[in-house]
Amino acid sequence: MACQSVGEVDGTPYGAAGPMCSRDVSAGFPQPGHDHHPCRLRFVAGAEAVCREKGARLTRVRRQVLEILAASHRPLGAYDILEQMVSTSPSGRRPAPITVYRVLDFFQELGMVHRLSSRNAFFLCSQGGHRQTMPFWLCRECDTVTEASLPELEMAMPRRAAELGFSPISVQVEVEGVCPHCRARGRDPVMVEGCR
Amino acid sequence: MACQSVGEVDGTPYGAAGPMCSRDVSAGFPQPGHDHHPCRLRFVAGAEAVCREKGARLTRVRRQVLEILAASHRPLGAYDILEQMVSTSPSGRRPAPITVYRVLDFFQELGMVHRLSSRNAFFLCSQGGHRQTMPFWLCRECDTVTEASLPELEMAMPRRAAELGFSPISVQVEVEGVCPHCRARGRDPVMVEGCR
DNA sequence: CGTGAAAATGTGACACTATAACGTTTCTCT
DNA sequence: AGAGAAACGTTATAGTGTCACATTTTCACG
Repeated sequence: MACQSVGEVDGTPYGAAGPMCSRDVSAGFPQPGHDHHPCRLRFVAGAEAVCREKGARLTRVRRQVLEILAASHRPLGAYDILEQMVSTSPSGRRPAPITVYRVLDFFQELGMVHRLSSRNAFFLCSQGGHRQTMPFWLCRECDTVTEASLPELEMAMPRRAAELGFSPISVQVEVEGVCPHCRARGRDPVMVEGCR
Repeated sequence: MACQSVGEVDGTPYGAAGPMCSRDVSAGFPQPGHDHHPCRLRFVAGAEAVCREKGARLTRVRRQVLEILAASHRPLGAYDILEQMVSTSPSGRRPAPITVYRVLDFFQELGMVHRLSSRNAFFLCSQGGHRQTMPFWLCRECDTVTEASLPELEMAMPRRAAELGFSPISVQVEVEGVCPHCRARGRDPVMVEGCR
């Protein structure tokens, strides 16, 4: 499965799943004002592909959560998602928190959703579902989160683990800082419409 | 300040702060049945040194939390600490949660306590107070947590960040797996007395 | 079809984690 | 000693996550 870095701007992680955001992307960080529609389509199409491939059921609730996550480049808390389920749903019904967590667990097990543990927040994998070591780059200003590989880490980790006699099962790397767009804006902490 | 890897068994992170656990340590992972007393002394002495050096006040409550953390190689939740404060304290008084969190914040700002965000748990820095990138290695079986550097990561991170146009402010690396001692025990999930 | 097992979701309660706001005590410095 | 700052106490509450069990939906198989 294609799991290359988002940093590879012209890569096609999901195959030809739809128009890419190439023009709007700077090394994986979405432009604040970019047209999010293509990203969204790509996210959803990719998720559908993963489900199909793995024989997992993309139910109504799951699709709803998927759409909500796909509509954002920011990690969302479980209760944020819940609120959006209320306002999005035609019936306006409020699911119980456990429902959201169950859906998130489901997607996490498929590698389609990642949890940002420093923030108790979740975001959609932009690469089509993977579980390997892939650092998360989180902008402190606009809260955008991006995945971008760190090849040296992948090389060094097994060696260092062997040195320590440690058997790694999972690795989580969270880098917090300021993304290129916010840097360009002089690190102004003011939120920009659409930079979400 | 000395901030070398725990993996350097013969290093003296806290200067000559007390007897080391060298004989009991395997590449930084404390032996399940090891005599914890020296570790404890070293932890506390080191923390005292940091406070002295930075002019921070080591009050009664803070010392109490420090002692509790120093008595363990496992990360503790804030409420675990709270419970131990109740049972440890002569008066048996129960502080409010906020008290524990305040103390933890205090120590974290000095780099003396780290937070394991994947577990909402805290542990004492074994190196004398630092704030830089230092992976946490967490054993899934015995819950022991250890810090051990990953030099390649420190080298590669700035370069990769520059590539991405990202300005990193903090990096958190959490490696979960099985420590050498638990591996030797055949990954037996049974807790061993003293391996805490 | 239909039916039975498994998967998914609903429901209500509750445990765990963390912080806000404000009052009181303790410490430090002059 | 007294003023100001830091630390801590007190009460309340916000935010995050799970348990246990009931009900509904889905799917494979006869």
